[in-house]
Amino acid sequence: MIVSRPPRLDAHARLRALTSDITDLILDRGLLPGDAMPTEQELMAELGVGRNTLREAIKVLQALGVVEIRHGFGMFVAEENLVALSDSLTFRGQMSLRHKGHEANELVDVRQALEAGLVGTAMSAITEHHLAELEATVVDMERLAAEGHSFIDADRNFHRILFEPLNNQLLSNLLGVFWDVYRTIHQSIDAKDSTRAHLAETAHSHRELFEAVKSGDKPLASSLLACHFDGIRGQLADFNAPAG
Amino acid sequence: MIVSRPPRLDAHARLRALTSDITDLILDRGLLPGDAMPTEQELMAELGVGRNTLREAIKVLQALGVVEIRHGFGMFVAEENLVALSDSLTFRGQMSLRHKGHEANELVDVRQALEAGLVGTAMSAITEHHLAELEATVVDMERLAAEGHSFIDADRNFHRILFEPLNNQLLSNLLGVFWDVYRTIHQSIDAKDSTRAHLAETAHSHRELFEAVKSGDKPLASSLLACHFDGIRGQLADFNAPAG
DNA sequence: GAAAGTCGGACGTAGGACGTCCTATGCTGT
DNA sequence: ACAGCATAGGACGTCCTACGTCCGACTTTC
Repeated sequence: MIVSRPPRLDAHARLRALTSDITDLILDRGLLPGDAMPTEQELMAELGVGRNTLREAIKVLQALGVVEIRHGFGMFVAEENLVALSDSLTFRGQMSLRHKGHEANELVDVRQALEAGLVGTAMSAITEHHLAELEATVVDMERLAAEGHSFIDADRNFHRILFEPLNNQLLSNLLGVFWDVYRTIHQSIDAKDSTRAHLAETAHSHRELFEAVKSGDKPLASSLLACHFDGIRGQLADFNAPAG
Repeated sequence: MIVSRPPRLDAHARLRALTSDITDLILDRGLLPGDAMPTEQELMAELGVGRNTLREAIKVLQALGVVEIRHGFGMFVAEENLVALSDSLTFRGQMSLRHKGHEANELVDVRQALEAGLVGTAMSAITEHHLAELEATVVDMERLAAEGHSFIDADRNFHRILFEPLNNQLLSNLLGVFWDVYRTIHQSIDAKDSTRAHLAETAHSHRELFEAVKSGDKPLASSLLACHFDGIRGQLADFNAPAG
């Protein structure tokens, strides 16, 4: 099936049409994540383009998380991921930090809306197993805080486990991306929050939140989460206006 | 500034390092959206890679919405956009529709959490101007519904205007992306909701929501939004199990 | 039968050549 | 002097060839 594209398109539209042809090919053939894709040679013949053009399109799809390339072996349909969003947001966040930094605040606002808005639903579906895992991360935090160590991973795990009961891959991925982007942005400003007092405070706020979740107090959990993010916003404000 | 990369990296990591070098170059030079980037030749020399490799990296950045390429003129830092997320999610959505379609439900869940969770804050910042625009879109819907026409654009505008007062670019972009992806997915299933009765019902629910927003009743607005999305979920369920 | 070596296929990188497109410059005509 | 057009140059777009690198599978060997 040689497709013939009208040559009267600007380059951007042509590349987009090519990537679209490839994704259509995946969909039409019913390929599932993990399945092998045609080789470069086959795609060149089917799509009627040169190797460079084809490779540029494929690299785009790789960046978008659509295909996975294994050097020396072949190309495959990728598992679901939000690599594209993460890379894009990370760049935008870093860029805005060098100028104003309001985009970091936007990120926190969206996280707050998602987490505070969904924690109630998540609590309705939470299991004893999740609660045990949550408490384990809290204990980790408290121990690390007492030793004066930061606990990035434990913090992330806490929020990940909290929303796992919803069984919503998109939401989990989104929150994970936001977390990573926020951490990247945060790391590039300063680690001034690594004081032992601040660590203890953060650990304690997570302990409070855990207790609220355990007791099933949805409004309290939601408001505690909101406070948590208000605190994060405060740190950002300190960075943007350290003199004031 | 010739960077020397250790050759002991797999191809994927190498491409990633290259795109990272380019974004770092943008950040280090303080380039702003709209600013011109170095030419391919200059980047080849600075980064020490061949033209093909460089172009593949740049195409990735173009797909990620980092750079904008103007054929025959040059490359520029792109304005903020979430093209990457939109393309990625659209593909995933289409793919899941051909098999189970649960990802469309996840999309609706996230939209519901964001919109229902943030409508209260948005109402606190809403202005008379926004209210007038909102009512205009509602009137549009009612007119189009009476004529038996669908009103995709009016529907989208309503939700866009509703959250404009928050002045959160990331949120607006996310909601816009979700809307586009949902519309794409929805179009590929059927247009069975274009009956005049269903159109009138949709228009009416937007009218109710508008009245709640106008009167400042935040809990009512939030619950109306939640109901709105429950209805959408119902349509998806009908598609996935039309026999039951 | 298992381990090592070999082979072929597939992706990765480089460079050149030519086409296409856009901008800017300078010319022309009024 | 200004408007419009024609041209030249630069920059990206596409294709081709060649070679490097990596991986899996097959063959050989013990």
